[in-house]
Amino acid sequence: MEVYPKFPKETARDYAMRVLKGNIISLDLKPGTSISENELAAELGISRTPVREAIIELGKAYLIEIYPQRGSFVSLIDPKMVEEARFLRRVTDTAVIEEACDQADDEGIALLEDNVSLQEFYLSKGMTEKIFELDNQFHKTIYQIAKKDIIYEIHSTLMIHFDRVRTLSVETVKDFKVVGDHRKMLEAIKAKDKQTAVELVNKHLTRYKIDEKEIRSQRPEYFKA
Amino acid sequence: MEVYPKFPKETARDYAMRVLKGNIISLDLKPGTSISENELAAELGISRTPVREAIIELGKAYLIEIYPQRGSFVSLIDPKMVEEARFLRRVTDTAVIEEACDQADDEGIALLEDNVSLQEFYLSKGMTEKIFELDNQFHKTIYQIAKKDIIYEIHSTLMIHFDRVRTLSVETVKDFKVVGDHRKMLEAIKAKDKQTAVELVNKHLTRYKIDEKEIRSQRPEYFKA
DNA sequence: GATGATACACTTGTATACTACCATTCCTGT
DNA sequence: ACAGGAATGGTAGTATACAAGTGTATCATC
Repeated sequence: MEVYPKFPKETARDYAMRVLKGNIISLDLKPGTSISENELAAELGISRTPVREAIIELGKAYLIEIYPQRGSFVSLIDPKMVEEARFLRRVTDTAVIEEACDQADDEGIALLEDNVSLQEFYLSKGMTEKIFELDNQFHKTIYQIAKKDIIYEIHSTLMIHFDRVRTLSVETVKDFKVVGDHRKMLEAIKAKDKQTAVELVNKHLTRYKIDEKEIRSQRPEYFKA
Repeated sequence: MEVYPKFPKETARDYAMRVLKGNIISLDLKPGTSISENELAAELGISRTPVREAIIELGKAYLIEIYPQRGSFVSLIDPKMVEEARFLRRVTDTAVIEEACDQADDEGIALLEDNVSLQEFYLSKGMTEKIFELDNQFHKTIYQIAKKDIIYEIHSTLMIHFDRVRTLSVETVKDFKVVGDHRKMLEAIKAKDKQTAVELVNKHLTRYKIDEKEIRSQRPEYFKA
């Protein structure tokens, strides 16, 4: 597991949360790995209490399975969880992008424009590892434009189920398509073209479904059933 | 605040969570009330740790506002939160009921049938206070039929923002309409009539919007802005 | 050797002690 | 009378200690 440095004024709980989330998404903490509260506390140089609070929160999102008096484990990739996350994301993303078409102002569009331009830049330079974070930020900005930022936040932890599958998908070809999708979405929002925007979101999210089967055959030990 | 008895094998954390949620929904804990970790721990006969864990979880859902080193308070009813909750519920409920139309089997329909029959019974007897819980159970069952029970669970805490407004709405006339809506939804699911089902969900949820203005004028001290 | 009991090391759940910080109050000096 | 500051009480954040339970490994017994 990779231990990031702790920010000065960051609470120990937020710190533990940040490290755990990051390592679960990056798969440095592989599905099935055991997580010891004591051990993690020692590694991070904090006490059990904040570590425990972080683990509980991730347990609520089914990212860590907590068995009392036995141990806690990074959850295996559960197709049902991935499917629910994908379903939820498709449903809310489409509804939110419609709202964004109505409510987008110059400031919001400028934020999206900057983001997509950066994605295109990194893509042209072959620095595809930078795109993951920009991808998330792009969608977050759309939620903010639609004044639905709480919903984004509530869903973000659940979407880690989805993000793990994304991390495993190594096809760089896809980055090209993803960035292209984002550009088209931005243009649809500019034009307030709801119908096109919704179609783009749906197409965008189906890209990942195909990969899942490939990944599953390559890494069956990461999957639940 | 009303202190329920603790179940035998229930963990202290789950117990604290149950009591807090219940009292926030019922408004026995009024918006703006201060919550002391020490005081609550003493009232429930448990220690600060599990109480604290429950408060943190409700803080994540913006139902309790935590100001470090100052205190924690039951959040005021925030129209933005209520709106986001309503939006999320409308969007997911419509998508889920479509799935339910596809996937409903005899067993699921029987569960819904029993539930609605009970609602109609309590309504005819004027026992409208029983309908609140059945209402929630009805929608939960639809999510289960659509195999989206995790989504229901993830959203349930956020929906308390919505539930508080429901608790304040005293118009019993509405119960009549709500139960009627449920009956019609059930029939639509039986007939696999997605379009009608979606229309019903949308109409169903707009009922609450009207009340909010009335309640706000009657209880301005409960509202945020 | 196979089997069962028991001690042990480990886990999470809970309780308690301590720390840093904030807001108020009340006392002191001007 | 008023302003400033120290003392005080209370809060959430963190650390540590203890309790209750689980799985394993060891050892005695058959």
